[in-house]
Amino acid sequence: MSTINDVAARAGVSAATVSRVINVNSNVSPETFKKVTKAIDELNYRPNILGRNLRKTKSERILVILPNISNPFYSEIVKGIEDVANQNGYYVMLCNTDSDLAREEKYIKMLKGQLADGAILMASEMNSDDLAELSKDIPVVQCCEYKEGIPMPHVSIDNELAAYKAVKHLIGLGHEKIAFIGAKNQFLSSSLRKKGYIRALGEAGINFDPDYCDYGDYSYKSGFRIMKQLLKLSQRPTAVFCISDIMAIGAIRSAMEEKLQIPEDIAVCGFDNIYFSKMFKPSLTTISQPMYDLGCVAMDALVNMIENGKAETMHYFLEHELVIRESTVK
Amino acid sequence: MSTINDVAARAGVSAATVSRVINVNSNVSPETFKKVTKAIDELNYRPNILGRNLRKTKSERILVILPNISNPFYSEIVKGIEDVANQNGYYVMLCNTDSDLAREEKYIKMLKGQLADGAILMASEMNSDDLAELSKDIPVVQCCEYKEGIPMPHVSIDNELAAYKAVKHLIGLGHEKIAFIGAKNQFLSSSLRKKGYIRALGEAGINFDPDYCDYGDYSYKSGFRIMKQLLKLSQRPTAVFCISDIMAIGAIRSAMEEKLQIPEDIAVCGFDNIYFSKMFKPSLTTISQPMYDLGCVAMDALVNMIENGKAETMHYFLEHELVIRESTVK
DNA sequence: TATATATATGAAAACGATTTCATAAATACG
DNA sequence: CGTATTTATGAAATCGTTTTCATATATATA
Repeated sequence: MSTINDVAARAGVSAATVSRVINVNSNVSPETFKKVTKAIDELNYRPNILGRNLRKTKSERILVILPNISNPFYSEIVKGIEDVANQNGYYVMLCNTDSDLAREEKYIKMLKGQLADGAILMASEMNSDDLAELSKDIPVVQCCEYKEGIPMPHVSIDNELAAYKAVKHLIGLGHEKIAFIGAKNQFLSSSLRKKGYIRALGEAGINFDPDYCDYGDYSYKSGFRIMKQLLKLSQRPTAVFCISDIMAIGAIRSAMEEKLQIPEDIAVCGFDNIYFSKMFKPSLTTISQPMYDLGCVAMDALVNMIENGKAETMHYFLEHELVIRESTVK
Repeated sequence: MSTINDVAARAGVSAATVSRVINVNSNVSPETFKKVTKAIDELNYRPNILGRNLRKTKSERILVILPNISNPFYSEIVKGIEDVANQNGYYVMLCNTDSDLAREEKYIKMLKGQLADGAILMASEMNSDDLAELSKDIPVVQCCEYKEGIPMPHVSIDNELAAYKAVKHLIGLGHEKIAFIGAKNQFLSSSLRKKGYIRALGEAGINFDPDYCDYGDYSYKSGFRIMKQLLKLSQRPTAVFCISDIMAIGAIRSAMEEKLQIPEDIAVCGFDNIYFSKMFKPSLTTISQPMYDLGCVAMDALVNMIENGKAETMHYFLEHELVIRESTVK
């Protein structure tokens, strides 16, 4: 591959002038411009990004850290990130952690050595102190999951309100025995969604029953398993609110296996509105998260931090929506 | 951020020695080693990747070009790519093209400027000539979709055989009126799968009926729409083979809307075995592609090309499997 | 003991661009 | 017409590493 100096030599100018032509900068005479572009074409020259990056001490990349790219929820967000990154001249690097802190930290370390100009964290395994520390060195935005009380912006929805709305919808349908399939982990969304569930129950004068509360790991299998247990209760619930679509689908298949009709015998509501939710039979009532937009806004915020050195605001809350489908209403 | 020179100064050694310590190279005395690591810790120094990359003229990255990361088929492959890339010290950059050639070519151009050390192409929109040209400059591997007759390795399954097996399965169940929902595009897999369909029919002495053949775009909607039309035929098919799971699911929902029972009234077979296929009700009979492994093998091949300058072989065919589920067998 | 080799280190070059600074030529201004 | 400004260009510095080459010291070998 030819370098800027090869081009300069062939065009009979200096490397500086070639650089000016490449970067459509300033004050290049038309003849020189022509000579240089001709040389560039003849040599099929492409500016070397490694050289450029070093000189500018800018990587022109951003890093996306997430648990699992094959989770449709995250991959849709990544699409939003990628589009906005592109519009702003950034490339996207991917770090799939499999929720392994060590793997995440390996990347974080490299980040400090300018692996990327900034990062978007989804469901990070790091603790608040480390995140706060990181935010001093590198522009970072939290997307969906986030830690509170640290100087790091986040983009998410109002999880408590969303869960509240979902459960209120079930109550509005006449349900009183409403179970909850959540998750026990460090993520704020898990506790907020439970909080919303409890608030809706409380408001309707329904007692919170711990027997109706169980915890999975967002997987199909865990939804399946927990539903089986709920169905064994002497007072079987008539509705279930799950904090993820995948668990909801697992729960539905579980109930179907027991020859129960959805929603007649038991109504199920999910959370996320992944692509598959509307295809599923019965199609899934769920909280729609604006995944693509979450990605876009997170990336927008990150560009802002990178280029202006500071965040415009710490809290971005995007709108969610209750999407009512066959799994709760015939 | 401190540089290698800061560390050198603090440790009272030269930058070269610090570099030796960082790279666990050779011949550093224990005392020096200690001094340097101490200075590194005190300054919280991380080697700058931009400097390192330039000096080595190696980006230590690979680029993955694909139509759509939120397609569960591709995202699972990316996971395989990422894991193997990591094991070999490469970072993964993502290019989501939305099947837009211009977007793809923008990245390809940068590739020539060392944006990455190599690339994996999935369902590229480029023509054979351009791909052949590209393969002269950059190590590139085609994954799943590929062009034949160019000096660029590919990793895929035997699409013709897979389709043949799927259709043979339907024939084995007694079906004779078997429709085909394919795709009309430049991709080899589309024509190969159709070829397999025709071969299975021919072998069973079933006439190929063009009325039973229609083409979608891999989407849920297209599967849905085409099934509607197939059901309007005076001689309605009793089985349908779809070249993607998503279209198969669309087709099933379409038939369900017409009050047909799956598989009693009409059996449906998909292709890919995406994550959702087993969750769907009825669970989907399909050809299982080893998506994760396809990614792993593609990345393995790419590492080989990058580091040894040549491909070991041009053709990698991985095993597929017919997975029989509820959508064809009660 | 004299020489050959191994070990440990530093100075300087190199990777390939961009950018600063200097300067010459061209143009504008009074 | 003389000076000030703008335009166009090149030389050299710079970004932060790694690596080559040179060299001094320590160790091994004969």
